[in-house]
Amino acid sequence: MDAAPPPPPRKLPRDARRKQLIEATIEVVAERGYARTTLTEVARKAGLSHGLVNFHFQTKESLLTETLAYMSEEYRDNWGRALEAAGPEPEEQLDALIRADFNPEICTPNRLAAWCAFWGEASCRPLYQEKCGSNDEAYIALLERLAQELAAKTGRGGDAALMARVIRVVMEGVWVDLMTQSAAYSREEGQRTVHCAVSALFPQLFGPDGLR
Amino acid sequence: MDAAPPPPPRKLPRDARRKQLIEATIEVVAERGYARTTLTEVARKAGLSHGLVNFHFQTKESLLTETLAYMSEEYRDNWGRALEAAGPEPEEQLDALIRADFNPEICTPNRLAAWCAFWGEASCRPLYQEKCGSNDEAYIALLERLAQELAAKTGRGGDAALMARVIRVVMEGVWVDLMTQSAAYSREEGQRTVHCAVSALFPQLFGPDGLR
Amino acid sequence: MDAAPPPPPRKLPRDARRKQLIEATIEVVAERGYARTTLTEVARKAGLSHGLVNFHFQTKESLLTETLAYMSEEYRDNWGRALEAAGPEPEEQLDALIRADFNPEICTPNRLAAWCAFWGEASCRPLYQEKCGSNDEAYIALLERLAQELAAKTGRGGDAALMARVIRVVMEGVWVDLMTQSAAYSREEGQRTVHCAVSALFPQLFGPDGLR
Amino acid sequence: MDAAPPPPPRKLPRDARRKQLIEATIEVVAERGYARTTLTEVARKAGLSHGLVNFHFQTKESLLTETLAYMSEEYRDNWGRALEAAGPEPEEQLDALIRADFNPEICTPNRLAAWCAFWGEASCRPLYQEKCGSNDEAYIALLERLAQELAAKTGRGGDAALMARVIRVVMEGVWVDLMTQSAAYSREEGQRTVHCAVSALFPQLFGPDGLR
DNA sequence: GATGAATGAGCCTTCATTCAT
DNA sequence: GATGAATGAAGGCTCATTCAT
Repeated sequence: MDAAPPPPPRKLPRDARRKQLIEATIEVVAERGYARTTLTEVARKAGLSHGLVNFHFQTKESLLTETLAYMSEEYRDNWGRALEAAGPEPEEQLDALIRADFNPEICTPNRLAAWCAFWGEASCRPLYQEKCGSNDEAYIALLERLAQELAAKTGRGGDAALMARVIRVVMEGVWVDLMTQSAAYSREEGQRTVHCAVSALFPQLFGPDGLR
Repeated sequence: MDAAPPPPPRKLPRDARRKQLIEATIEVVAERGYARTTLTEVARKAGLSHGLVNFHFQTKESLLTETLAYMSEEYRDNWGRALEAAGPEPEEQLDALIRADFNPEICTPNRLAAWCAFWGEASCRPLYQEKCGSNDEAYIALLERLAQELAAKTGRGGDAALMARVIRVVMEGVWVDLMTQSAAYSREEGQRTVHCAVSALFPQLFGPDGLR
Repeated sequence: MDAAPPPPPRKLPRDARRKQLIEATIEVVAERGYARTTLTEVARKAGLSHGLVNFHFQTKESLLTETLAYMSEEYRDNWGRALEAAGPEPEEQLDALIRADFNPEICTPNRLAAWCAFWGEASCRPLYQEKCGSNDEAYIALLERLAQELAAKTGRGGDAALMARVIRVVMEGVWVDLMTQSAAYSREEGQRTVHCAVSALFPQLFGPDGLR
Repeated sequence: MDAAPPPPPRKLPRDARRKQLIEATIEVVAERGYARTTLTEVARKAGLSHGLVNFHFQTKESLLTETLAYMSEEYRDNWGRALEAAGPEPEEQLDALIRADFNPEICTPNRLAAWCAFWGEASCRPLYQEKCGSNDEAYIALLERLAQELAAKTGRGGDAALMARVIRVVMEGVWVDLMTQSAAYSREEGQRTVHCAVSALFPQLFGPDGLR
């Protein structure tokens, strides 16, 4: 018996379709909000048929869950890569994290709006914990380590956990501002705002434009 | 035999019922999220009939709109009163604002969750602007004025608008942390976090426990 | 025991209220159609409170029933009076009926629209029969008698019932045309249309402007 | 054991389902009247689910609109075909129109009742104009042309527009009579009634049984 | 794999009716 | 008599999910 020629790869189109649908979901959630996101609209945005969404993701909840996980991974990959590329000093690493946070590929209006939508929706929170909790914890732990090292290095006292938290919520808050149409300031000014906070905490190492 | 306690009055003046329904709405939005908030649930929470909600608020959207406006007014009144009670110095006023933000009557889990829910829902944002925009602007303008005065007073340079923004987003971010079950830290630690940021910005005037 | 002084008449205000509500009902039905007629709207139109409608008419159906009966009586009274005032000859009586039908007090846009609304609504038809059937039958019988006499008088053959029906449906049809905004012609032209039909049936007695 | 008859196909092409639902709508409107027509009842009558109605027609109003348009087209097609099949003389054409109007397929109790229901409902009138206005105008223009030609041919004076209107309202009025259960006379007698009117207008060309 | 018709649960809204004041 | 708040049933509409083709 002749060996049949290898069938065309099945897994690739499958994953491509899933990614296509997830990207469409991000757009729809960003545009219409969580409450008004429907599978029909997602399918329309992706240019696919309604039934296909349920074929690839069995339920709506599953689609949203996987979208959230996708964004969380993407976010973690982003700061992970930035960290690897950065120098060994804590101030270099913190600077890399901040710049990564404002990476134009991640810090997109749609991405930001989608984050906020998932975040505001109470029913997503347990889900969020499950899917993204570990990523978040890793990020927080990293920030705390860096804050600790920076505090030690600059001889400055204070609670490193609090400082780490200040840095984190400033970054988050600027994100949210950027997403709100009204608070209209640029991504650059957002970054300067984070630098303002960091330079207040570690004035020897950071200035208004970042790493000294 | 004890007489049963008098049942709640069947008829209530218009404003009392409206307030009752708004409070129920805040609870439901906090518990179930925006997307899963239904009029039936609001009515059930208030112990009233479904139809009454539409009698007092003509539509669901109107109910949510008025709930948002109610919370916005409540918030503004809170910091407005705190400001009036504070001393004339800018550091006293900033300190009063921070303490007001953590007022246990306002900084309630339900209130925080409801804020986040309204905030995350894209369709609420134009509404939010309309109802709360001016209150928010007043708050931001106030913070900027205080930052300016504090910077001048401490001889510290830097952009006052950025410092004001840092203070604001730290307060907002801590609020959001407090609402998330996971990030579990206390309101006191939240307040310390804000003090950490403020003392970094104006170390002569603020310490880790607030006003020096 | 002293006889109490006669109480202020109770029945008069009662009937006045009922008439007021019925007139409001006619207006609302005419303006919004049968399907969209609500008690709230009737009350509003009458300038009275919602609850009062149900006080005077126990149910909505009762209000509509009585409105229909009121209009039917009014209509019958109108042609009845016209008939009494007319001369003894059948052509005089038919002429009087036609003119009565276009009496500006009866042939009002609101009245016409309300008639059509009641009429088109299937659920009103049994009711209509019960309340107005006898009035209608009397009218039909009268027209048939007149047609018979006119046919005899002019020596013209033909079925008097058919002729009576032609006259009736022409009057009804013109009414309906007058109510439809589109078919816009004047009440005078409507009357000429009826005269056109009658003069075709009885040319010796009627001309294009009515009785010769 | 006999095989059960094949169940109706679960899936039907779009147009077939739409027509099926429109026919069900006509029946329900005829039976229950406009005000009491519900989508649930329409679905039940068609043997389909409630949601399907909204799938094919987005709103209730759209369903009713399309039903009206369907009936209007059907009516126009009916007299249009009759006219094409008729001879060239105006009396032949008018006779064909009259007979077409009493075509048993069109002059159905359900169809008549549905016409009346749509017609009586004020809110349908703008809709009616939009959907059927041009058909109606074409019909009126045709009747006026025929009346003109017939008047010229018979040397009879008089306003052709009035005569055309008499003919039209007699046909309409007989229709309405036929729909009312009470006025119970047969379709044949209805047709004779129209002939009575036409023969009065044009006695040389029409007799009590139609075209001489 | 892919499509889109079909289903049915659940929600918002309207509104006739009741009833305390 | 009069008012208007309160109730609850019923209808239109949306949408996740299923399924025949």
